[in-house]
Amino acid sequence: MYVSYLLDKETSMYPGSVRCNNNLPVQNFVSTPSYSDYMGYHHVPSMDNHGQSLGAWGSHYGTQREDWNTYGPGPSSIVTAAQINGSSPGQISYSSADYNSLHPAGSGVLPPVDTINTEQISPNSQRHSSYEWMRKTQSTSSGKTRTKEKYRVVYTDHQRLELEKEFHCNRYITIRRKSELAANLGLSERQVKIWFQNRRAKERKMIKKKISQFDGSGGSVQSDSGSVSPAEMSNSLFPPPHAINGLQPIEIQQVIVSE
DNA sequence: TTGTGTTTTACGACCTCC
DNA sequence: GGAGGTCGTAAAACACAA
Repeated sequence: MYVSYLLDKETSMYPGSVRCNNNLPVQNFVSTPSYSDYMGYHHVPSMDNHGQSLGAWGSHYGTQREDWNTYGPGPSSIVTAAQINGSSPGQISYSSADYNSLHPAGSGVLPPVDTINTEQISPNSQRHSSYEWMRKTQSTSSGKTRTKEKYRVVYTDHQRLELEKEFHCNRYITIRRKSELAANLGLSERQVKIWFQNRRAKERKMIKKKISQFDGSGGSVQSDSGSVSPAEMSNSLFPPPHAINGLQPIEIQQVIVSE
């Protein structure tokens, strides 16, 4: 698990389902040529904003939230081509433990953004192969989803971090946010959608696991956030989709909070 | 180095809602 | 009918023990 350090401490990091009131700081992320390379995979030309700074990313969600610091360097990081190529010095490798030590829950302590570029938030070796897949996928620009050579791509740490942050805010992404996120991360909207689907599935799986542990042990599963049972956690995290029909995620979260 | 288990992308099938 | 949800699954990418 790579980005899931965000979720390893999930219950403490994600207390309940309180929606962030725009926790997405102004995005100055500048996409790299590498992104456009692998955009050949599922590329949506109209969303190709590479080289552009979408300064108002997420602005419609309101003001920034300070505690984003807890979740990492944030989107203010600018990824340069050199960084993508792994040539920047002083790489910091983030394992779950590393991350936790850097970001004790609630500490709000954040390493200077300058010291951690978005590509560096990454546990080791995968980063190397990330660059490999970026190269490889250059040749698979047919738009086919399952090529013989490359069945799937590996998202960069920055992409995953941003997706995780958004997921933290909303388990369900709005069309608008999906579009923004896709443009900012150099992904297609379909990829963002599927990522969220998979992410929810992952969360359900984790919750199931906790519940089974809960049942098996006969005791309470001590979540990081306290004494919330897995069932409660599950309910709060995943309201039945059709029971909340018509509500945008922000509304869903408000409903949950108000309960 | 290799075998094995886990995680991550991506898809298809099927469902519900508008 | 289209969009987006879950569920199940394939296969690449990865971690790690032997």
